[in-house]
Amino acid sequence: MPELPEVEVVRRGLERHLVGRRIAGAEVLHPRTARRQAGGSAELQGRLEGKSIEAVCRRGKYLWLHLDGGEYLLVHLGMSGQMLIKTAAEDPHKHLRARLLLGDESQAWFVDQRTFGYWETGELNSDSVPPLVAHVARDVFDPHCDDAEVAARIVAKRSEIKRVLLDQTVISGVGNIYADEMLWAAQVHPRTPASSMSVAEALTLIDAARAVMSDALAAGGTSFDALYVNVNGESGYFSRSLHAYGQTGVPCSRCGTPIVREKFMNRSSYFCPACQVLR
DNA sequence: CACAGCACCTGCCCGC
DNA sequence: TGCGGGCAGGTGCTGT
Repeated sequence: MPELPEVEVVRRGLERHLVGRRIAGAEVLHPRTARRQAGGSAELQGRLEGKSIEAVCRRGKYLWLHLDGGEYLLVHLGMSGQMLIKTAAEDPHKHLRARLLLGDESQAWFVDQRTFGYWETGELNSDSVPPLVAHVARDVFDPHCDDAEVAARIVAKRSEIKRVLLDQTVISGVGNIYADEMLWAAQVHPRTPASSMSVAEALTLIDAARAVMSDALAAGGTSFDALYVNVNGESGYFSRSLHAYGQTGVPCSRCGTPIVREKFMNRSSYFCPACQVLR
C-alpha cells in the first residue's frame, strides 16, 4: 500500500511513540520478515534487545529506527505492511509478523499480510543511512534534494517516463498511484520517452510530485489517532482527491474526457487521453 | 552497464 | 457454493 506520504505518516506516529524508549525484547514470527537479515530471525532479535530508540528516519519509502551505538532497525512496509502501537493484552493479529516489546505493557507490531515487507538491522554507514538505503535517491521532501540533478537524471533515461518515475534511484517515494497523479497534473502521457523531455518539463514533473504528495500527506494526517500508527488506504486522500488513479470512465476533472486504464509494466496506468497526449 | 520482465506472497472480487 | 482468473499502492533478482 504505502508510498511516501503514507510512510511519512507512519514515521511521525512512530517518532511520537518510540523515541526515547528502550527495546526490552523483539520477536520475529515469520521467516520472510527476516529474509534480508544476515543470520535471520535470531540475529534480528538478538541485535534489537536492549537497544534504545534515538530517532525515526525515512528516505522515500524506506523507514528506519536509529538505535544507540550507530545501529538501526530498517522497516520496509512493502505492499501491505503496517506498524501499530499495541499493548500486551491485545489479541495477536492474524498477520502479525514481528514485534518490539517496550518494557512496560506497550509494543510495536509489524503486521503484513503479503510479506513483501521486511525488517533488517545493522550499522549505519558514514552518511547515517542503512546500507540497503544507500542506493535510494533523496526524496522530494529531503532538504538536500537537488531538483536540477533529479531532472538531469530523468532526461538521461532511455525508458518511458512512468517507468523512470517508479525507479527509486532516480526519484524516491513515488509509487503507482502518485506516478499517475503527477503525470496527470503535469499533463504528460505515461509512455512519453524520458529522453524526449526537456529539463524544464522534468522540473515541472518534480514540482507536481512535491505538490501531489504534500496534499496527500496533509490529508493522510487526519486519519490518525493516538494509539494507532498505521497506513490507512481507505480514508483520507484516496477516497476523495484522486484525479487519475483508479478513475476509469470518470470524466477528467480538467477537460471532461473519461479517464482510461492501460496495462503497463504488469500493472495499471490511468490517464486522460485528451490532456495527456503522446507526442 | 542499462533496461525489461518476472518472481516473491496473500486475499478479495468477479464471472461462470 | 466453489473454482479460476485477475487484480492490489513494491522491490530486487536475472537475463539480454
